[in-house]
Amino acid sequence: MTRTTELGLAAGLVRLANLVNRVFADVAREHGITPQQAQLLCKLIQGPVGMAELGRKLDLEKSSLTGLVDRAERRGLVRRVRDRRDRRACLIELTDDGTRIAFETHQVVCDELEKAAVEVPVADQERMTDVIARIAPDAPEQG
Amino acid sequence: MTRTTELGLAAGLVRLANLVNRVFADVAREHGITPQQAQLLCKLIQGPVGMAELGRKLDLEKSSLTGLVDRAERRGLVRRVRDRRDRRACLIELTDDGTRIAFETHQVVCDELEKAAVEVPVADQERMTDVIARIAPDAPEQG
DNA sequence: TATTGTTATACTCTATAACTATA
DNA sequence: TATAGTTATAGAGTATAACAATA
Repeated sequence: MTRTTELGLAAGLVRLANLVNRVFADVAREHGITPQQAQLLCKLIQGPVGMAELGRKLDLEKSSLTGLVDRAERRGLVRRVRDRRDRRACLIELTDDGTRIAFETHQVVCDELEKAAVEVPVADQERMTDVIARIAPDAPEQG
Repeated sequence: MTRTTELGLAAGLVRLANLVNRVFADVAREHGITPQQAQLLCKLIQGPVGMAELGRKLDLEKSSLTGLVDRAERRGLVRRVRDRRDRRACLIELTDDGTRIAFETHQVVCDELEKAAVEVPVADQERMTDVIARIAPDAPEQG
């Protein structure tokens, strides 16, 4: 009996979030970037994204994102390219260096999290994944 | 079929963490404090804690914690008290204001998270909580 | 010597408000 | 008018290194 009944669902979710945050911070640090930069890179893996949509994905004010992208650009992780269909807008895309770090970060984060769950039966893992899909809505993509 | 099979466990955990982070940020903002201050207050609900242990609980360098506590103290949320058994150490404890905000924050965060899971059958919630208890180790208490 | 905590310093992150340019 | 993004500013968060005091 490992007194699991004393942990509520909400408390468990908070604990889980702390674990994920810690893993993200550790992995980012190993790559010499900040957790926020790691989050940014991961959002760009599927292709260039405009500032507005990126702000929604990362839940950041546009000016906060400007700074985050500025610093990431200065480090050679991303670059701004013009959006041909809207001359106000720009698209943020990964550089080669950014792409490499993005994939490695994503991979290691997933590895670490799955390692943490290695003792959980696969059936339970799948059930949990299904439940998560219902609890946590997909990140806002198109606003 | 809501294409749940395309979501891996790790990706789900990250998504879940984002949800929790967002809830924490929203609730903190409603109380006029930062997410980090909210986290700090929640760690003090069970009683005064020394800086070293608090640093382990929050996964922060001691100097970072000094600043966090400084600002929380300036806002009247916590106070430093001397540790009678160790003259190097101090204990951080909640003020009345801090206690009120800590409980409200904790309550609202739990409410919001449980609301997000309201459509999940209770049996699945309990199963998930058990799985979480195995995945996410308890926060380091005694270091 | 090790531990507890602070200070000094340098960045990074974030929001609000005001702004420019384009739609 | 509305939207995309930047700039200016201020405050908060964080780490590293060096330090003081106590164990």
